[in-house]
Amino acid sequence: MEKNHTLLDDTDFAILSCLQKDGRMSFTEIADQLNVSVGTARTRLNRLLEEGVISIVGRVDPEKVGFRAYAHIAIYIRPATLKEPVAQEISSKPEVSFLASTSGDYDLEVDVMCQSNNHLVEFVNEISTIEGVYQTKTTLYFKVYKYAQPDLNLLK
Amino acid sequence: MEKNHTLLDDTDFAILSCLQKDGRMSFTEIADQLNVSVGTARTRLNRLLEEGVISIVGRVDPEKVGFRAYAHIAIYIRPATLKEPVAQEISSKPEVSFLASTSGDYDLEVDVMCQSNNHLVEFVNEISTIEGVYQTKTTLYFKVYKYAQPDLNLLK
DNA sequence: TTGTAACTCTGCATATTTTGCAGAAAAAGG
DNA sequence: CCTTTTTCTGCAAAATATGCAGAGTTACAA
Repeated sequence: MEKNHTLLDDTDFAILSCLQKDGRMSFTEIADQLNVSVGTARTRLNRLLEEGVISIVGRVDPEKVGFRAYAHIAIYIRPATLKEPVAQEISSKPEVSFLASTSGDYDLEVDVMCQSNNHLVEFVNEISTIEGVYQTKTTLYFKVYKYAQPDLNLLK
Repeated sequence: MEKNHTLLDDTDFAILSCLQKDGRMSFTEIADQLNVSVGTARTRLNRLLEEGVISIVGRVDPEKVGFRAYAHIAIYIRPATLKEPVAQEISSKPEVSFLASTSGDYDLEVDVMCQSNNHLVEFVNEISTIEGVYQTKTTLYFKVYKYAQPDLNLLK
């Protein structure tokens, strides 16, 4: 029998919500807030983690940790058939924090964190040598106003 | 005497690195991996959290949780003096997961998560009515290849 | 060099949390 | 109505976190 892997109930959402606020919140505290037993909180959370609905990660502040060049690179691919291999190649680079294909003018959009402008220039050069990369356009992020989790209340 | 809030040593980096892999790793396990006492691991990590060098958050998978429209909106502001108030206004919206000003053609770049294309259209309309928002350009993220933390080894 | 003040680290006892498990309750399916 | 499966609960044992006091370290000035 197939198990349902997609439907989340109110308890699940409440757990996710707790963890968005504090990823280290204990099972005990989650259980208290939701008025369920510790075992329930644990089972639910472990399932959510296992299914990849949520992942709990330490997110460093790029500035404070020493990344002085946070930038966005838009990439044109020609011929278009090379998109997948190029995406794989770029995905493997440690500087890359985000990579997606879009509906826009460019084929791939990348966010990168580099130590310095020099490092960023080197990285863009590196990208440019990948077969299929036809053109790139780099934009620096000057000031980050918000970096948050989506509000789950929007889904109710 | 001012306290140093910026310099991180190897132990700090090692702790950050552990937490990038698993945000719920216990003090005990971190201490074991670094060959320091539990107290040290705890003191260090608490300081890093307090100073905002790292924050531990549950990151939900937008798809799995019900956000079917993940998009990017580039925004032109006229007159330019309205940039700050517009940024504040946009920042307060729950759909917004990322907001930054850039060196590029547009003044602000926003990432948003919406339940549906309808919801996204409504959101863009909402943004367009803000005073100072002159033009917007929306791009859908089709496929996300990578969503990761920056590799701290780059800083060594 | 020596002394002092400010941190940081360690280890231990206590409090809290997690884990594993077995049985109760609830839901699903004949 | 009775199985079967799943989920929940509570308990005891194991693991972990916390508070604290004392031992090192470091920085700095006399």
